Amino acid sequence: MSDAPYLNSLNPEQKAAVLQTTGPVMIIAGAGSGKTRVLTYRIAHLIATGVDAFNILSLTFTNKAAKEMRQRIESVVGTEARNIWMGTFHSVFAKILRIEAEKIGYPSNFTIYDSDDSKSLIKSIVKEMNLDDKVYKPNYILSRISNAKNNLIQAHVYLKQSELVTYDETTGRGKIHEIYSEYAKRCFKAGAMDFDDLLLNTFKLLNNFPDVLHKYQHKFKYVMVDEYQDTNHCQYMIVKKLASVFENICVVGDDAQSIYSFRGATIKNILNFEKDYPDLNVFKLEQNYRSSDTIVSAANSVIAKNKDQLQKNVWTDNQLGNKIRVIRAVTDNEEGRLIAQNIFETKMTEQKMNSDFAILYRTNSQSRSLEEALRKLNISYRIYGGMSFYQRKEIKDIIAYLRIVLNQNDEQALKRIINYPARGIGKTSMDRVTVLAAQDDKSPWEIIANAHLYAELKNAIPKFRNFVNMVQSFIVMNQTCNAYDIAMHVARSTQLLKILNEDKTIEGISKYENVVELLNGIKEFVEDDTNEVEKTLSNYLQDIALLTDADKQDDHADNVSLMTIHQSKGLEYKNVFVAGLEENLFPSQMSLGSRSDLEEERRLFYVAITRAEEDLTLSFATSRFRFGSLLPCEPSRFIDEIDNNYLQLERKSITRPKQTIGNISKPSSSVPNLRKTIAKQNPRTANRPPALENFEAEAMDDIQVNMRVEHQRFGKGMVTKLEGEASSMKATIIFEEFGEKTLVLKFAKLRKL
DNA sequence: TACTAAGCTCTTTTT
DNA sequence: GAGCTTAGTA
Repeated sequence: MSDAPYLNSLNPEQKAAVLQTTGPVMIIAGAGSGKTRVLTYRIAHLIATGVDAFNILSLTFTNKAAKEMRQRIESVVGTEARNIWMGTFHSVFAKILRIEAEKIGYPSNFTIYDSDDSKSLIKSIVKEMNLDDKVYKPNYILSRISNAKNNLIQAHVYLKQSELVTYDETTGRGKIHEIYSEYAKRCFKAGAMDFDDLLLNTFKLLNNFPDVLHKYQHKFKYVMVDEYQDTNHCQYMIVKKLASVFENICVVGDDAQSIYSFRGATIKNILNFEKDYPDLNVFKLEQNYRSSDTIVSAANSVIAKNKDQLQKNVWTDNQLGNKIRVIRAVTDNEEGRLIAQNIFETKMTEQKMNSDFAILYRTNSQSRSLEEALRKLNISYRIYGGMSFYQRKEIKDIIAYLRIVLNQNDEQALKRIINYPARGIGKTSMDRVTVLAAQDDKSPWEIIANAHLYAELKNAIPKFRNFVNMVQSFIVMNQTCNAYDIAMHVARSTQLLKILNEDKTIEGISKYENVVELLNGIKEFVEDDTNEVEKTLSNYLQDIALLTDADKQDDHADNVSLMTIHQSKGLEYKNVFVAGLEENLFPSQMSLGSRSDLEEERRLFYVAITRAEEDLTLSFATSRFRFGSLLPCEPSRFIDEIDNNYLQLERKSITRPKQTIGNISKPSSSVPNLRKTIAKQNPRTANRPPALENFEAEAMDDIQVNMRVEHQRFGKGMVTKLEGEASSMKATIIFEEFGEKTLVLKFAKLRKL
């Protein structure tokens, strides 16, 4: 009997993994070993051999990955593939929760809070509890809460976990459990779930409602999880529950690429999988089809430094290829320039497309200098991540209105728009509303909708009434309109469009364009007839709540890709640049505390270099403009960890240079407003150096200065003595006399010119 | 209450 | 650099 044609393209290990369709299966898939292929064909094979697509659940890492996989499966087995439940944990569980919401006391159109919403809620709770927001920082609190949720610890349980509470007390944050309780209560009252709630509530649902569990256990006869090394405890428990009847569970992952512990992922899930399923079938995919031998070997030499890992041997048949290049630059801007130049030249000499190149970095903020350099050489690029479209203020404002139309109890959306555009409802009134809401155990909306019942609010009654009436008119309209009509109506009748359109500053124009783009997006959603989804506002908001930048449609333009290493997971490019290989940046200074954190950074580095197929370039700068000042940098230890045989540059040339560059500070916020500042001197700042005369930044653009700091002091004094040669920073340098022969140097960024 | 400039603080990664 | 708070003015 001959195999189905799709099986012929697989190697023996891959094929074995595809054919083992029943029972517990773990596929350890090294970098570039054709994991997606296996997963795709495995599902296709299930369907081809008679399994109903409705019975398959496939959890992937991004929605985009799910979409692509679905298309590939469709090309093998046809439209049946559309019925597979496939998506990220968050999106699949959100779908389940919408169906079952009432069981756990939520409305089915619950709002999904993004992390901005969560942080801002935490912030107001901290304030209401009169706690010090320097101690109770929203980011920190949120990560504590998130961690707890990911470990299935609900607020009332947190309180009883002495370890947690004691830990909080020793760090001086003994009230965290109270904040957690209040946060959970407020989310619930707002009909809102944060990202972690999508997981936690799914667990609760399955755990507390046997009928629901039974339903989904029997629906999902086959469960598949991709990137299993990046699942957290909660996800693990859910998957385990769902698969416990049929035990047809297949997880795919690579412990060497586990890079999400900061959001609760635990490598234990993959290391201990065998214990959960004694009759487990393990398949190892070790042949790398992606990268040159040099890159594979270099990657192996790096990852070998980690202790926590499963035994495997990634190898390749591919050619030896070029050595790994190391670029050393003086500043981040020079680094960008060298990389851009390199891309430019390689494109010429090797006939490559922009899309053959990717520049990867550790933090989103690194993209700026790279972008500028690419722009100068007219190389088109695309940035993934960073400030995403949906996080922009103008977009969030519109979305907040739309959220309120569906769910008036949505506290965060309400606070955002109640006085935007200004309708005379100020801080004082809203503070009172918050207090009343807490007293009466109501949502803020319920208070303002009944403002006449509260004497404290009498001055604001007419204003509240107007607002409530407006929202109610939207609600009525929404019952008969599609998403686009209501969104357009909201944007117009709130004057938001008009206000933005009247703002003719560069930022204003771009904001207006963004809102128009959003409205067009909604229009597209409404006009899209490739699916049967009803074109309601509710469905639209559900659609976008869990979209990420990685999910965005490829625009098929020929672009160089810029993204963080985290985002690059699963992708591959012919030429990869890893920028910013500096100690404290990569590895991040926050992960130097423990061995396991440092090992995760090393895995991250491993992920970065294994994205490359042909050429890999590592770069670092000896000084970098960060947080408004120029900071000295040392090359990353990871460069040293690569076996010297694979590096093009000799080790001695990357040894640490004597640092002569120190912090160079500019007076904060003086630069963008420089011209305005000159006009009037504020008495409070009169004892500071006078503002600078008008200057021509553009004219000085090409100045190259290297500098040496001899003495400096910051803060109010701002006395800095610098001298020397120039660096290639795109900065304007202005000399100014102040007091006794003190030289003050200021940098101005040229972005706005 | 609304607006502005000045000044301070925090800088990781993402669903 | 960005986002936020504060202080001062309108």
